[in-house]
Amino acid sequence: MPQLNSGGGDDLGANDEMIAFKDEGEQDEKIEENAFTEGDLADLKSSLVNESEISQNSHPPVVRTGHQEEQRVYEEKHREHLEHLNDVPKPQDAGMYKASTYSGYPFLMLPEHYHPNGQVSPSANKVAVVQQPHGMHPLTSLLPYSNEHFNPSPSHLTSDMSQKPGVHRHQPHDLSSFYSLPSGGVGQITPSMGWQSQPVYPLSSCGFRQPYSSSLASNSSYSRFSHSLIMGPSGMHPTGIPHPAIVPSSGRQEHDQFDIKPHPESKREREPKKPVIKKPLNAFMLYMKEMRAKVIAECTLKESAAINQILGRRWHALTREEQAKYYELARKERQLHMQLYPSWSARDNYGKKKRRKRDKQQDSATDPGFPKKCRARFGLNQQMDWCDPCRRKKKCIRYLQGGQCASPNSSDGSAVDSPSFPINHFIHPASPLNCPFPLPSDSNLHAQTRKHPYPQHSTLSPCEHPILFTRAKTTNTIHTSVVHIIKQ
DNA sequence: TAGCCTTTGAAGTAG
DNA sequence: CTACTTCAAAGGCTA
Repeated sequence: MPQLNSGGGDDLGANDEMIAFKDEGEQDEKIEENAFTEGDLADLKSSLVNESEISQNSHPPVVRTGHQEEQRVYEEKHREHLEHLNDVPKPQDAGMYKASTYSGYPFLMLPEHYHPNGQVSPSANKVAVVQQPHGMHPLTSLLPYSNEHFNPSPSHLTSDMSQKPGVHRHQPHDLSSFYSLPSGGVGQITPSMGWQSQPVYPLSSCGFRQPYSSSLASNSSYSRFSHSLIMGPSGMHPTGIPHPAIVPSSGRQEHDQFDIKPHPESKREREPKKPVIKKPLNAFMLYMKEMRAKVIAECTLKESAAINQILGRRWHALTREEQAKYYELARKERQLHMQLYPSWSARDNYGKKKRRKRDKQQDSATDPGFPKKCRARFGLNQQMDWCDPCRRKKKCIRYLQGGQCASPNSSDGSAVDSPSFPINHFIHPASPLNCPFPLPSDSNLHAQTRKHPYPQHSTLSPCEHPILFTRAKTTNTIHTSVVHIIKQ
């Protein structure tokens, strides 16, 4: 959780953080981190790791093929070109912003493993070692879409550039200007969901709050979204590179969306399937994209459910500034997505995923501490109004409880049209973060006092804090996650 | 082989 | 307006 232990470095009131993301019974996030790293991780790994997976840690050296070398040269050419066009800032010192060639992403949507012959390296989009072109933005490891959609061909780069209409709309004339991004801070970072390259992470612990490795800076920088107007049917970029937000109308995705059985080739040709436009990734998804490979490498885990739990804990362990990078990226992603697909709605994808008969809601009803209802009940998703001082969501429970907005821009009252922080990123002057006891899911956010619901803890002071907690259902021994909402 | 698991956040639906 | 659901990624697992 951000600023649980600010160390004085966070002027946003680290110690005043409203939310403490804790495991049950744990009193200190830092302690938890260490404990998790050394203890839980071992358990987790022992329970999940297949010995055969150990080989994953010893990535073979990357050997460039001739095609790869061509690709590298090609990308460098593009990069130089784009830097010239967009006046891309130079790489910064380290961390998230170390890379630079970030703008003009429609042309940067080139797979790291791109083969001029139209094939994609089997290692693409995997955790495998990838020799990264230098100077790339680290967040390109946030690969929202599989490069399996790629079928790039150099010929496409010049042949299809102008003919195909956009998926939805308008056709800008000046791509470079269209993609120019506001300068300064995170804003310099183009939403950079790259493609397949993943950083090579050292095999270490699974502890939290590890500083962004410099290795993160070695990713290529490609965006999820290419320019709207240069998108051809089925999300195909004029360069021949499919738009990352669009799932090609073939394979599993197609069947998921349309629930159809394979058609004869002739019919399929006559009636090309409508491409699926995926939702833009939120901040946490972007974070997962980037950090998944690291967790996998460190923990030798492959099971996404377990990895996501770890990532969720690390996410809460990030500082506000670290999270802000992802929120800003997500915001830009959404903005770009809206520009690319103005008529698209998340509703379009509703019902695409079929669920089993098992009624999850029934499960939640039988589990007093079930998370799902809690998440919604406490209004994490309720964005009804804007916070007066910071122009962020007024519905934020911390705001309602008298907390101070932790927005980086809130101090001067400057308006922010689009919040970089979600509504739950508010702080409170008082931060009793120690209560480890979750209330049942039916606890009322607005309750001023809650008696502790667990008799076995009766010897301890009852928690009087409205609480929001999520509980890991996984059979793996990852701690129950608890988010406290500190009342005023 | 399609869906589950698991996470957070955004956006949708229902009442 | 509130409460809740769905989807986004990922890959092993399971019915």
